[in-house]
Amino acid sequence: MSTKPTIYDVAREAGVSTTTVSKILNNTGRISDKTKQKVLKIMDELNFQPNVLASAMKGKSTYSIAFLIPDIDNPIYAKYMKHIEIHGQELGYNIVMCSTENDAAKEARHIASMRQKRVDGFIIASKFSNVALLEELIQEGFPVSLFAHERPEFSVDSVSVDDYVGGYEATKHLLHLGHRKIAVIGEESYSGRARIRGYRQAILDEGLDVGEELILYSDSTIEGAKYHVGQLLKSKKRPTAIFGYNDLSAIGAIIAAKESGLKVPEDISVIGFDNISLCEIVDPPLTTIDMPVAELGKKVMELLVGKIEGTEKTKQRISLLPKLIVRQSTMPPK
Amino acid sequence: MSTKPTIYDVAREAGVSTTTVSKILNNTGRISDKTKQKVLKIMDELNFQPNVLASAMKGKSTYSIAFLIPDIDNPIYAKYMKHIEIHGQELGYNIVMCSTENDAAKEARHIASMRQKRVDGFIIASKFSNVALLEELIQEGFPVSLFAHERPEFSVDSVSVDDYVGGYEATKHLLHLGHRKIAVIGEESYSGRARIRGYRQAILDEGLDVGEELILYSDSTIEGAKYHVGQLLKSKKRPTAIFGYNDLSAIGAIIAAKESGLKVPEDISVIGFDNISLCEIVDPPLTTIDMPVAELGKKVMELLVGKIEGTEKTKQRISLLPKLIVRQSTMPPK
DNA sequence: CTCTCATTAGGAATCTTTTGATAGTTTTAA
DNA sequence: TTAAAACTATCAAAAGATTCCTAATGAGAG
Repeated sequence: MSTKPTIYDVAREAGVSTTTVSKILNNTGRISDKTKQKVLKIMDELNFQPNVLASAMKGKSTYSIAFLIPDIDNPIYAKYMKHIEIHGQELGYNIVMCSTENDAAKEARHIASMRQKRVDGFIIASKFSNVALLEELIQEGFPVSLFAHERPEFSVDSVSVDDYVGGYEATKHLLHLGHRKIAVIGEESYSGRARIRGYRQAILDEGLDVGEELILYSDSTIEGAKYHVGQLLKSKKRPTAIFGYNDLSAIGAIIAAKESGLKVPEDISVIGFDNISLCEIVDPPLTTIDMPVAELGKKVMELLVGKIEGTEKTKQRISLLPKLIVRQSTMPPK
Repeated sequence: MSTKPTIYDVAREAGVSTTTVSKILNNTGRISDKTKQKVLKIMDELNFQPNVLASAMKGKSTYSIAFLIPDIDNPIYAKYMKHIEIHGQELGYNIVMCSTENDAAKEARHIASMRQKRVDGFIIASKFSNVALLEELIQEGFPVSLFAHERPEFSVDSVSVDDYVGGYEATKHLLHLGHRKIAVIGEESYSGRARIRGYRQAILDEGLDVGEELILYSDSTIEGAKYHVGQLLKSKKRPTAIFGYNDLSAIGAIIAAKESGLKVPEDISVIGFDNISLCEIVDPPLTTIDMPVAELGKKVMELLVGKIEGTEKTKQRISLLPKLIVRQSTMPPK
């Protein structure tokens, strides 16, 4: 027969009831070893696969998790996606990709449609504008975990890199090389602000003053950074080093420097954040702060699946420490 | 009440049967306008959302499509993903990401698990090693479309760029600049071979001979191309131009050339294929063949959804023509 | 030899929606 | 005025699993 076998077929072939088959499937109740082996054998013979839809309707898992991401075009988001998917797979969960394009309406549509499809939980990467929606989700006890950002004002799980420490380490690296005028490109987001706080603190800890005019705000694109750094380099207050709050902005800074006739790192040092694979390709290879995406992905899946399966009860804010990767875009100032 | 309202709640509130509500939901059967308005109003009041699982159990759509992709780390695959997702969203379908890592066992696991979850169809990008599985899927009438590759031996939908023409155009560009010794880096895959066929034909059409020693095979990575091109450049038969079958291998070629002390494009021209965003960032910016990913994504979703919804009956092989994008990595030979 | 208790298996309801068959009502035609 | 046709709306079964509750079986106790 061409149609998929059901629990009924298994029951009939094995000469037992569907109840028994179901119990064996779920490892619940008391079933004698003899019956169990018999049924298991039939299942194998028929190549029986339980219908996830039917079992989900009775309140069981769909083994699907929604992953909301602002824009997969940014290589760091693709990297998130990759590791989330790999670890989801390991734990038996599929990942439904939801690209929000930084659009609150799309966020809402995705959340609604994913709830309709009864996903088991949500992972929300990097940003989320629709706070009320997030609150509602948490309120209703939905398994949710933020990824690569935090919301200190909510009691919500999150897994991210310690952005403050990352910003601190990046700046310290430049300071230790001897730089004194260090510009930073930041973004108006939780992690952007945290990285800048780290930057400030590193400078203060060195007994220096923070030059507010050296703090630039941009979006997370190469173009944005290129523009803002280009403007800065035209002015008198030229820094000897630039800290891009992500690799893309650091690369934008390199391009802007080159266009201004400056050599990197001889005339100006540049450091990034994320450690995307691009870092090794650009000229010069970019010194950066490594975001341990594989570990973050593992942690977030473990945490969320723990919540889904009920083995993990307490809310957690997990923060992994980033690591400095020195390449050739930084050197002592001349 | 905290639980989601069901069709029963709507029926009770509206004083009709669930059958009526269902028919209104699906726009089937004959329902008087009065009842319809009344029920619609109640649905709105209760904020009723039908349970997709239950409706899927009765044989309706799950509005989910599985997208199988070898490795999202390659920027071109992330780009595929992005556009597939966007167009899926427009048509009301969610995309489940399945990363196969070029592993036949993972392919099989994904297919099995996605079938269990009753996805409406499959989009398989770039490669698929498990031919028997693909055949089975097609055999059973499952909506399947290949993306960015073809399987001429099967009757299966596919949407891809015309790789042959792309290879031809890339090579023609180099020939018209005056290059006579053009190396190519290919891959053992349908599109890899097609691009090389285009390369051969362009050379033959120019009345020249193809130098078999200039045809290199590599995987689709920067490192692979770097290694093979490095070897080639050490030998006597140094080409004046290289055609990388994708941008990553072209970039590998640029790196290898630089390491061999050659300047790009002065000493050696390089052209790629795909037009990933990296092309604008590398030094020099890479001349390449643009793969119209947005259009491809649109086409494949339209085609597959047509199959799912039954409005599209005939199998199709859609091929879009690629376009040459000239940047600074190519120039006439010295 | 009978009663109780543990153990194993099954009956039937349930989850939410869809659908083929059917009943009741109204309209049209004769 | 009545039979046939056309609408509307409902009943009940079905999709494939899960689960509460009950029944049957056998072992051990008195």
